[in-house]
Amino acid sequence: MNYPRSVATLEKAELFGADIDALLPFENLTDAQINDLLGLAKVHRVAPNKTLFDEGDSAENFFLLLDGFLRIVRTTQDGDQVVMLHIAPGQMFGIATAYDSECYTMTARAASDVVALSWPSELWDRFAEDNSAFKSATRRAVGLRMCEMQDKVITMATRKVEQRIAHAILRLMNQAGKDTGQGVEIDFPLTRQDISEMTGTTLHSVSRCLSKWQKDGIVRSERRRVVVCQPEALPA
Amino acid sequence: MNYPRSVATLEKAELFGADIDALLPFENLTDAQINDLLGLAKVHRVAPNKTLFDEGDSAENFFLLLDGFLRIVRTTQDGDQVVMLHIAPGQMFGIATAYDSECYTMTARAASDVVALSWPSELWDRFAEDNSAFKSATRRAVGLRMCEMQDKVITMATRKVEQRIAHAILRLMNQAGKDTGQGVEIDFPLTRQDISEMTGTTLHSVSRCLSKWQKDGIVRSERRRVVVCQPEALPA
DNA sequence: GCCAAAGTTTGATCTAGCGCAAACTCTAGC
DNA sequence: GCTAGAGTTTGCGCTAGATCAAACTTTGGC
Repeated sequence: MNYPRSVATLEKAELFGADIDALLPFENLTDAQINDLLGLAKVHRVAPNKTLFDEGDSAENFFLLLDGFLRIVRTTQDGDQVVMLHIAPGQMFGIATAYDSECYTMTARAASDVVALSWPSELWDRFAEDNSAFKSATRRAVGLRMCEMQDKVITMATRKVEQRIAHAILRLMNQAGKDTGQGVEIDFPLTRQDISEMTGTTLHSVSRCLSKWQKDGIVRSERRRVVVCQPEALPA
Repeated sequence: MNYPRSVATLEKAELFGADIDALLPFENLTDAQINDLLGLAKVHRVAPNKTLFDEGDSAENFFLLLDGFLRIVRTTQDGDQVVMLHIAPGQMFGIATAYDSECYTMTARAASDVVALSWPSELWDRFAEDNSAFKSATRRAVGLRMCEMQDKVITMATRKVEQRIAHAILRLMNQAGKDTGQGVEIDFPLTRQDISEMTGTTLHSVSRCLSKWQKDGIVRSERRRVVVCQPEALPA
């Protein structure tokens, strides 16, 4: 796994150079300010399928994803996993503070090798006061999250399985798509089971859909890999 | 329809006496402060099935529901209505500002006769700065809203129709239940169609469920009315 | 008091997609 | 190189629940 060098070594000035200034929460800050923030941050590296925090854990930190992808998941009483959303690099997560909540309401599990920063929740309000870009960025993050949820509810309420699967794949393609010459690949390992947990169906139905679409040349998929060739042909 | 007298006439001091001090956003304020806030507010009265705002409207105000119940609704491209949540007295709504959004993302439609207050969105940040109770109350409102959405997604993803309907009715019972000697009545008109739009099913399935439950003495329901007699017996 | 509109009930199909089962394929670890 | 485990594919039967259709009931307006 190749991290951007600057992140892997956490050289702060470089880290800034790499990506951070593009990240909404840290717009409009001077290099010195950025370095201050980074000085307060803790770096996390997480291997695939390991969790950063579990639902119910006391929300001691909030996070910014630098590299890799996360699945945000909830588990029902009887053990069903439901994938609520995915987090892409540059997005904040674990932002229970924004909800005035003591605990995380969902589990954050690495979908690939992950690098993230975290800050103690106490700093949330300070960041917001010192930097209005942070404030509006976090608001927007909350709003985006909410929209994503709404969208999920609508899709689940009104679409049938095939469309829900198409929908989920399109969303992943947009969030985590990497262009290969012959289509857009979803840039982390993704099983049929994973997709079924995103769409409230069974891995069998997902498999059948993907097979059909493959036959029609709409996607190509192998073990833990999905490439979308003709997004517009998906029945979304 | 009987409004609390104080609200109907908007006598501010009384309005305070009635309910307002119990409402999270206005905790810990002096009477004078409350009167200031009320002076800035606009009063809305809305008849059943009329909308306060539509999805896509520019979010010029945020609202506090004083009396009655609201349905928050989204409509899909092909005209399906999906009821996302209900608002009970004392709750804020139309809080696009909390999401840094220019527009309302959903439609607010009165489920019964409604009385609400509104303030211009520009005042949001001022309220938050002046009154930390307002700040945390709005955060909690956002969090609650988010949890409700999550819950809805999970229910839709993992439960079958009968359970989803039971779930929806229990939630309404808790939010809008009025105890009659012989069960808890949902305190606004509610059709089978409404329930089906909350649960992503058809009015037919809802009707069949209610009929069955009625036969078992779990609910009593008539035209636009639902009374829950044995909540614990619902298959939730 | 009558009629139209709105809401509800119930029956009779029909099918999407779940559950189950079995075979198959890839991958990693030893 | 072999094996175990993880992931995938496919077939078959079954049922929850959608869809279609029709009758029925309540309500409000004139």
